[in-house]
Amino acid sequence: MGLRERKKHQTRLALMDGAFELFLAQGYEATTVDQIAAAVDVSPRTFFRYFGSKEDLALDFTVEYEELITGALAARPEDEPPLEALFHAFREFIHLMERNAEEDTERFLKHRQVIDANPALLTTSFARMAETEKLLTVEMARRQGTDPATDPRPRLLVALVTSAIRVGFECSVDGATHLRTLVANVERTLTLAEQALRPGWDQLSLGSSGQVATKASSPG
Amino acid sequence: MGLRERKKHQTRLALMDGAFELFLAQGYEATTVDQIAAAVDVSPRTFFRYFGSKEDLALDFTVEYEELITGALAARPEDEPPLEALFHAFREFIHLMERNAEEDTERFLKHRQVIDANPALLTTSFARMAETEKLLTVEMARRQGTDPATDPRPRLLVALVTSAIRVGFECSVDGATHLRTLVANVERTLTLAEQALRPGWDQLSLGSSGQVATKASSPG
DNA sequence: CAATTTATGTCAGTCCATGACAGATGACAA
DNA sequence: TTGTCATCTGTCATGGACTGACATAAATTG
Repeated sequence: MGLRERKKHQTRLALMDGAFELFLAQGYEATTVDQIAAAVDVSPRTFFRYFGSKEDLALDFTVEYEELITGALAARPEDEPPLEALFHAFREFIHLMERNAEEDTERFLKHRQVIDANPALLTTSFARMAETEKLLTVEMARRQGTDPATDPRPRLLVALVTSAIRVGFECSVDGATHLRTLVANVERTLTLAEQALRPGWDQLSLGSSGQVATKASSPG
Repeated sequence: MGLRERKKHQTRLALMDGAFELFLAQGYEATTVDQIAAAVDVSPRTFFRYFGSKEDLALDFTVEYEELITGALAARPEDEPPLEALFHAFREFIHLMERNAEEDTERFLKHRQVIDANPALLTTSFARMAETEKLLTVEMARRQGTDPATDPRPRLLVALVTSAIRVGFECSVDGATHLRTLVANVERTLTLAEQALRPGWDQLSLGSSGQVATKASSPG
């Protein structure tokens, strides 16, 4: 890796660290991009060359998460029942996240504190999950042997399990700043969701097809 | 109702109509607040006295939806099983929405077209649903006789059903601009979710309590 | 009509974000 | 080492979303 790339990487990290330092001290909203740039001795314009927006910086970790979760699902054995594969994948994701966080506890804690102080960020991060859910839906549809464009069931399955994760994270705001608590809460809601779902529903053995009306198929 | 209030109401409607007209013609992003204000012959400053933001205007209907859905749940009979009440409430909500839309088809269609052209708005509207979900959770917890602060099950139940609705709406973007199709799609996913959930899970008869670790209860 | 309340317009200013251009700096070959 | 090239960076200018402060105009009330 050349000097240039090293410097870039360095600047990127400095921006994140500087930003979270300020977020922590004065809050997310109250911190301006100019302040962050100044703290790292970089022009405000450069900030936007590294991050598309202030929010992008704050939620940077989500793109890493997307890779972790889609990768985890893709790695599940082919012969595993789809729903089981999905739950396993999410569990593995949590533990991958846990290991990452342990390697870098300091950043993890700062991150959590900022989100704790501004839960809207968490909400937004899950809204951004939409893209990830699409990827997961495609893979689930493949495993279920159905077409995600006309059959909403894989999409629904992904949405149901994802919302369980979401609840787990939300439960961990306001007080539960610690990694273990977070992981425990997410695992908890995941298990509850597993119990709440009817086993074998992912097998698509139900009589009715999942066809959904669209403009093309039902102009009514 | 005095003249003053009538004028205010009138201005509000004019702003919405003017805005959606422009959104439809040039897109949501491409339309500036100044343009909207100019179209209604009002100062841009006044726009922000009626709507907190451009997004607030575009998603104004969501607050009405919140009232519809929470009201529908509150109106369900006390002796109905909680989960059943929740599903019924959502079905009623859909049909209330349907009736409202039929009364004012023109606005409804414009609205749909704008959201169709800008799915980010739809995503945001669901992100805003978070507040509604909280209200629903409180009511569900009451019906289940449990404490929403420590027991994640009511929260999870609400999240699961809500995500089914979300999928229904999402299926209706890109093509399904018609009211009937939308309603049919949402009903469809709602029914699928009903089938996917294990009956009686809402009765809380499971052995394990739903206790979630918090900083207080598990300083881990 | 007079006094009070409230909505609106104007103005100035902050913040987020982006395009254009020029200068600095690392990469790389001769 | 040196010169070329690609790329990163700072500076400047701009636009759009939003807000606070203050004056004005309009409606309400008596």
